[in-house]
Amino acid sequence: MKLLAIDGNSILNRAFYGIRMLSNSKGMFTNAITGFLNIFLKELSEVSPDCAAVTFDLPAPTFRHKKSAAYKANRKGMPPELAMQLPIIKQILTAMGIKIIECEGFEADDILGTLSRICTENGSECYIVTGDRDSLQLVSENTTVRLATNKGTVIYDPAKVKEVYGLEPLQLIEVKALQGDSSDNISGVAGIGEKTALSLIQQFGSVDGLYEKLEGSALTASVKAKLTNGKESAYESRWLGTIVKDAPIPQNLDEYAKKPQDNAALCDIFGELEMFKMRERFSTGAQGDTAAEERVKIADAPKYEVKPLDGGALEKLKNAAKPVCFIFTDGNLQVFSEGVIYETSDEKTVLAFLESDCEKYCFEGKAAHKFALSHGKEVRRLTFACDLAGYLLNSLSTEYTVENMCLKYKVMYRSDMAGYENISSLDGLCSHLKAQISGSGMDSLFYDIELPLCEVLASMELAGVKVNADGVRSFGEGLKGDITQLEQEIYDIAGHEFNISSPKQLGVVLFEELHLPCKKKTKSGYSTNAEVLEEIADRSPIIPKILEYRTLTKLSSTYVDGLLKEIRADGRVHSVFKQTETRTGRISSTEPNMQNIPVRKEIGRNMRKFFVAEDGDLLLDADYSQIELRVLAAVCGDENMKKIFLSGGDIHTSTAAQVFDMPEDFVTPEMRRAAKAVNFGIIYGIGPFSLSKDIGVTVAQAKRYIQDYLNNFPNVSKYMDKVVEDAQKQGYVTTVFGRRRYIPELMSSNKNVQAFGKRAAMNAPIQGAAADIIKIAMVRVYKRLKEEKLNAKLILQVHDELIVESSKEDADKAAQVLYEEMKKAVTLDVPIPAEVGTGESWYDAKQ
DNA sequence: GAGCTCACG
DNA sequence: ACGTACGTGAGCTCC
Repeated sequence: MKLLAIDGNSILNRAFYGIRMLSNSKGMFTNAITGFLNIFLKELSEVSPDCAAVTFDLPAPTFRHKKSAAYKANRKGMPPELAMQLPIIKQILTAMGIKIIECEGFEADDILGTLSRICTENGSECYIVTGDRDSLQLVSENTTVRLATNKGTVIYDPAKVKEVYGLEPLQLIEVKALQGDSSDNISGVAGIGEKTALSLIQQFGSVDGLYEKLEGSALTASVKAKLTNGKESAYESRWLGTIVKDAPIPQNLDEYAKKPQDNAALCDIFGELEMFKMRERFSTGAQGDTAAEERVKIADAPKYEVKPLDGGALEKLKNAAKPVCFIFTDGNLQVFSEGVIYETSDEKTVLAFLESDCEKYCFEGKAAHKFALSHGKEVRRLTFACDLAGYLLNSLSTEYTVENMCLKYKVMYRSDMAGYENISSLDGLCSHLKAQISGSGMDSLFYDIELPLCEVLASMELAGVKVNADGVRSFGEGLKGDITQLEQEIYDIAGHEFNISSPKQLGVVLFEELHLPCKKKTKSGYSTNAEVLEEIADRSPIIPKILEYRTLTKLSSTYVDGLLKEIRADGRVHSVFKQTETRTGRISSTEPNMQNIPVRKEIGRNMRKFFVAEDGDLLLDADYSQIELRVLAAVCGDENMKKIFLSGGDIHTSTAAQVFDMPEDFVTPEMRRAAKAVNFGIIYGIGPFSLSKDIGVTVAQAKRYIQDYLNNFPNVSKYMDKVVEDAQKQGYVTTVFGRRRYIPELMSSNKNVQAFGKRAAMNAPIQGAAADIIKIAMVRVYKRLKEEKLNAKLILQVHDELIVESSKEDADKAAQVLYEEMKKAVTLDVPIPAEVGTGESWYDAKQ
């Protein structure tokens, strides 16, 4: 038999401090649960035990067992974020059928020790999983400790203990007797630390042996004195440090056999926690039946009929009393209406349905729009999309699938309908989400912005952007030549070849071999990022070469090679625009990401020469200037700040003039730079340290700048305070258009996490409102280009910038549409002008 | 798959 | 004493 014995508290602690804060939408923290289960599941699969037990310390110790009291006395209480996860992990383990052992008066080590003794006695193997090295004394022929460390699991059998400590496992008790352990209130011998204790035991074998031979030994007088003084304590510590093996727990291994798993309960728990990935891992296990299947009360659910979608059915749908639900994926259409599921993948029928008169709800709309648009048609009367609703209700989730949302919103999920689970669950989900959207005051955001935007994004994806592939390739050739040469030069200076792209190897070369000063460290070694390297750029000619190497390889691999892979047969890239991805309401772009094409440095900016208009056409590029600052001025209503935007002129110069209290003519470039940095910083929830780093002044000076800034724009200061306060009260912040972002970090007791929550709270209403505004502009531009029958199409959005591809004839009109619709997308207290440029490439169009 | 680095707004 | 600005996506190394 094999027993897996887990030190629950130890692993939970490691998981909690090792994984960044995670939480569900209700503020329930889940990081320790996630980390614990990751470790537990991994150990289960690697060890394949016959039985398993997880030990937990009881919160209120008694004095029945002396050691326990001493041990507890020095432990700090758990932070509430961790404490709230403890009962949940116990529920999960219980549902998994895993034995939990909690034994009053005995700590985890003692229970683990007892389990290992039980295994020894009946010839079984014992595998102990813990993060605590104390358990290593339990290692024996039949007991293995699987120590959880920062670098993964390290397996300790007797040979490994010997290798690491040069001792038998039991001798570790002797070491501890001398060394002590402050966390367990074991005093050891005063003045003897880890190194000395270890070498003494390696030399003398045991505490007894040591004291026997102490007189005649060659130890220094000082060590001898310490040992003599601490003799009593050493023996007491040895007793305290010896793990006991007689805790009153079930002595028969059969008691720890794994019981059947309660899939229904697990499914509910993970649903409540919004841990969908984890739920997946459990439901697709070897159990055969999925958890979801058990969960549904099939008896209460109506049976649905499945029919092909044909002409007759289409007629029926047109006259349906209620909106019909549909899901369209991979060319396959499923429609649900009045107890019947209709299905087809016939293109003509799909099109006929999409452009039919009946009111429709969908799971997600972009695929349907793309299908219709690609056939020159439009989807008619699509009035609800469930993924967009789920996103607006909580943008922190990762996947807005029908199944996830049904669980989250407690809507029945029809898992009995093999192949039709989603469509048969959709209609309940839609009505629930619809009500939630209205109840949350997000009707306008949903119906006027997100829903229509879906078609715009579909159209943009379909259109794509033309790429001059030959141009990109030859640009890449040039880069590769330069890279090879740089490589050689770097190797020459280093004296040998190495992988320059490996931060680890680079760190060794720079900071150990070349002895350059190391300014910063990361978790796993030396930090070698550009900021750090620039500080030491004049110390060695290798540094500028490495920086250039980084720039060029980035261009070559991400932008040249990466882009070439994405060019389709039509000579264009068709990026995917994701509408439910970001926490703030922005859209994101992938395959390729068209929102981070280089522009700041000239060498990279050249890439934009290869994004071109179709032959004979033009690209129009329109961007808002300082939209986020303008939004800030408008929403906080600061008169001083509004004045700056109303008077036109250079915003950063004006800000500098205000803050430094002088006419604009006297503002130096240095002052403008500082003002600009503060302007940006304010939007991100600034701190003096980062500002000082950004503009190269002392922290005190940076603090001064921020203070002066806030004094000059008092409403900014008030607004930021109020936003954070609201977030703390309500749990979320909103944009002026009602878009929400929940900030569970504010409930953390960890100061860093809380500080992050505050910054996120201050930033979200600004970044989010800017996202709302350009989305409105996109919908209007799309609509007008279509209505005015211009030969022009929106093809890209880069957060505050829109790109249109237009025929030369219509370019002026299209530019006018862009300019107008962006400017009047919303009416704020400050203008939001847009600047439009034109050219045959993106490089030329962006002014 | 995580961590580091770096491209953008 | 510590960590240190918001929001993204992609490629590379190394476990």
